[in-house]
Amino acid sequence: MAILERIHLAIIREVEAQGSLTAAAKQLNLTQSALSHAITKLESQIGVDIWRREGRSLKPTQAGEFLLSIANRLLPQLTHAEERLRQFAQGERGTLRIGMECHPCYQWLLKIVAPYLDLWPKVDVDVRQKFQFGGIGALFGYEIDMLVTPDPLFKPGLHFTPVFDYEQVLVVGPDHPLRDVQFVAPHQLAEETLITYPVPADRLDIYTQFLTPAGISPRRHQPIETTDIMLLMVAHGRGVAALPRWLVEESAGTFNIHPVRLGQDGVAKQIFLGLREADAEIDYIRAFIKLASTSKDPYRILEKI
Amino acid sequence: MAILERIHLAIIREVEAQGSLTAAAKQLNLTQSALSHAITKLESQIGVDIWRREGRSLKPTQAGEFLLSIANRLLPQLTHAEERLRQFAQGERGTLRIGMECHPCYQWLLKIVAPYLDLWPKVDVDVRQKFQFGGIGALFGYEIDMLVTPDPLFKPGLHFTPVFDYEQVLVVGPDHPLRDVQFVAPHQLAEETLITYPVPADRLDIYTQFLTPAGISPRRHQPIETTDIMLLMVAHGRGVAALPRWLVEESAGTFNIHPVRLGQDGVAKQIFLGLREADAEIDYIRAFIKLASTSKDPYRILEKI
DNA sequence: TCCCCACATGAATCATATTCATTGAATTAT
DNA sequence: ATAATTCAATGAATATGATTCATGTGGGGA
Repeated sequence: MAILERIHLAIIREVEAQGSLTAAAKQLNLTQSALSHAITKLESQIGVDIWRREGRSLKPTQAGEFLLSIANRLLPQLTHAEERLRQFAQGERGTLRIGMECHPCYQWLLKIVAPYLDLWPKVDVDVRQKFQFGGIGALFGYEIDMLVTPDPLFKPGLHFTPVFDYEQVLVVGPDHPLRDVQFVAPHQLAEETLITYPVPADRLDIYTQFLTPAGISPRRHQPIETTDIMLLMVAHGRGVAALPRWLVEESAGTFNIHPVRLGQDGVAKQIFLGLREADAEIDYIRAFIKLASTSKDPYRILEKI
Repeated sequence: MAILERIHLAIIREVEAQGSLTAAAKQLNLTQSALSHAITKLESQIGVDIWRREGRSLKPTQAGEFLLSIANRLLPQLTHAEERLRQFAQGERGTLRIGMECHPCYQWLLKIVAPYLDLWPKVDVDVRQKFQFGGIGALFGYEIDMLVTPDPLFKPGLHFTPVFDYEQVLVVGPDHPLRDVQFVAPHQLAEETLITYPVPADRLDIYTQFLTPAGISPRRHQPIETTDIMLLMVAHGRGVAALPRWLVEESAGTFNIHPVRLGQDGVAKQIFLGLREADAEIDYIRAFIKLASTSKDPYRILEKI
């Protein structure tokens, strides 16, 4: 009845990675013959070829492509399950895999994780930043257990909790004309170089909440990967950036940078912690959320003017 | 290296379903002994017990619960993969599993599926309505391939296409005082019995787009499962309901019911077809969307007043 | 054209999953 | 209480089938 076994998925995956059956066999600690037999049997049982044998090269057939996608989806979940079981055996509770969809939150996260690791010595923490299908997909796909995001999604199956509020501000260098103004208006950025993380404009609050509503675009838009380089560029007058106020104030010692309010009322932001509803009762996950929530105060909340 | 096999997951799942090892073994066409050996070996390899043996009854341990959740998640995907492979073998293309998050859309869907089945004889269609983690979760979890919903979600990994627009109207019986008014105002429903599908109020447009903004609640709220009974109740003066105008007009021959516009401008609605981005290129899926989109016209679009 | 490399194949072997037979323990009936 | 019954565990025997070894075939590069 059941014909598709783990080994088949592993073979299909490894063949794709190695490009040949022989190489895949070696990688899986099998002989070439064993692998060949296994695949032959599988192909005869399902009644379809998995690869098109074009001379010596192997191209996956439609069924092969399909199996490959299954393998890539299910095998990681199986190996992760085994890891967790091994952790259970050693008295550990598990690994909390945290996904980040908010670049500057990394600093904040570190401040939560540090005490958490002490409070929960039996729980490991892992932080990931890249997801093939976005943070939500990673949650649903069991790639991560928790998601740090400015962008909650109130849907069945998921649960989001706000964990901290902050003000998004413009960051300018020491010689910048806007350095000492009370607040900046959108049109004042029309001739600026705007430095942002390399994500689409509709995921950047400076656009969605400030520039776009006013119909303004900056003169130039410069994507930068890391926060430090971004701040360095700003400090040296190469442009302006939009970042959390607390980050700017913390970095003010290292870089010569200055925060400026965006608009008269400022841009208020909230960061959420998302998780699968099924996990909501797990003690070490609840504890993390609680810890993250009670840490609201360390950072300056946007005061209402 | 790899210890967790499909058989183990199947056993864990079946033991939960049957309540005893012996019964589970019978179900899986194994002897009790074989199953016992398999589990003993697995437990020794992972180093944790899977059940707490309290006398003769079995309670899953923490690890057991964990494995059970893995089994419930992964086994259906494996069996579905095998089904698809079998379909490949028979020259079929696959099964399009459509999820519905929109009760009255069922009628509309039938009108799309009927010609689709003729156009794509090698593709089967399956329609599902219950999802443990909501429609989005079902898409991400590969329980369905397409989602019919009024509630799109523009996130990486998913793709939503609007497929038809319609007007949501109030349905009243033949003797109802509101039967012949031009349109109804929220406060006019304050003394009514409102019949809806059994879903939370925040998922019902009559609340979110009409009653709640005006701060009105109906006198009574009556949940009903099926559209036919709902219409029957309305026709016999037991209450009013909110449904698509096209549905009301189609059913007007069978039931003595009448549509009334909700508010001066009416309540406009859109239905979306959602799918995984990874599937967006599959020909028979594209074809379905195209077919669904070109069918926009059959139903009366909400005219702007 | 020759050689090498990659895959396929059949028979032999080996591993291990499954069964059979039996025991002990827990539950139910008498 | 005690017997009968049900269920799970265990060890040895067996059978299944996965893996290896030895060998063959064919394509592509020198």
